[in-house]
Amino acid sequence: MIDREFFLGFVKIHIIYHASKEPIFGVEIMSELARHGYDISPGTLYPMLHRLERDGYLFSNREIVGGKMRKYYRATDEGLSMLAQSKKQIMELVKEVIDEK
Amino acid sequence: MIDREFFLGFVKIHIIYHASKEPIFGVEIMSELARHGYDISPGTLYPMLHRLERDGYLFSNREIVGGKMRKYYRATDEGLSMLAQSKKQIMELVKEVIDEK
DNA sequence: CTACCGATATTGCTAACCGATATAGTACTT
DNA sequence: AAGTACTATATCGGTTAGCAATATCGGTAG
Repeated sequence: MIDREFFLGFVKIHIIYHASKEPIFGVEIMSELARHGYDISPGTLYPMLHRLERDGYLFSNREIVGGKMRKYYRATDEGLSMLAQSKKQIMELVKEVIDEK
Repeated sequence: MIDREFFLGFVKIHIIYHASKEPIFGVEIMSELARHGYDISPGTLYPMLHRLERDGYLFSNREIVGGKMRKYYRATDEGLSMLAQSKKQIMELVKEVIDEK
């Protein structure tokens, strides 16, 4: 349906954005992404979260909620500056592709 | 400088957009992309163009210009509908990440 | 103590990425 | 007509990402 190779970058930006607003965890972000039309499988999402953490954009802590373990992720400073740069690039894309000067 | 894994999708959208406006060729699109802050090497760009053609988003023809061979790419109908979908997804991203409701 | 459930993690294969390097095609020079 | 220069495209090869399917974990309730 949606060709993922175009949009996986969007997904990463969504993730960091949400993680900048509040702690997020895997299953939650999967359904959040689904609301935006992105069907991401666990085999894609979890390794992606691990990489984003490994590369310094996110950090995590484990918590027990309703008797179930969750791994909450939040954006680091590097994640926030990544997000700021993303906004610039998105606006570039909008100016070019959508505004139709 | 720019973390490519976030932006390679943007690059592909730029490419299809330009190829929908006029015929484009590799070296030209490389400098166009550089103007948007994307430094893409030939080893990334050419295989990418080949895939976009293989997958039906672009088609090409060879021409001799100023004594040099160029391979001009243009967007197919499928490329155009990809572009339309990209615009929707971009606007989603803008609403979410930038508009700060 | 075990069955269950929400949630995260891993496996194994395929495909993409990308710097470096090679190749192709034309024109100009001599 | 062979050599050189220039522009442009193409490939190589090692590394990493993507992904569906499967496995595992941690806690609670019965």
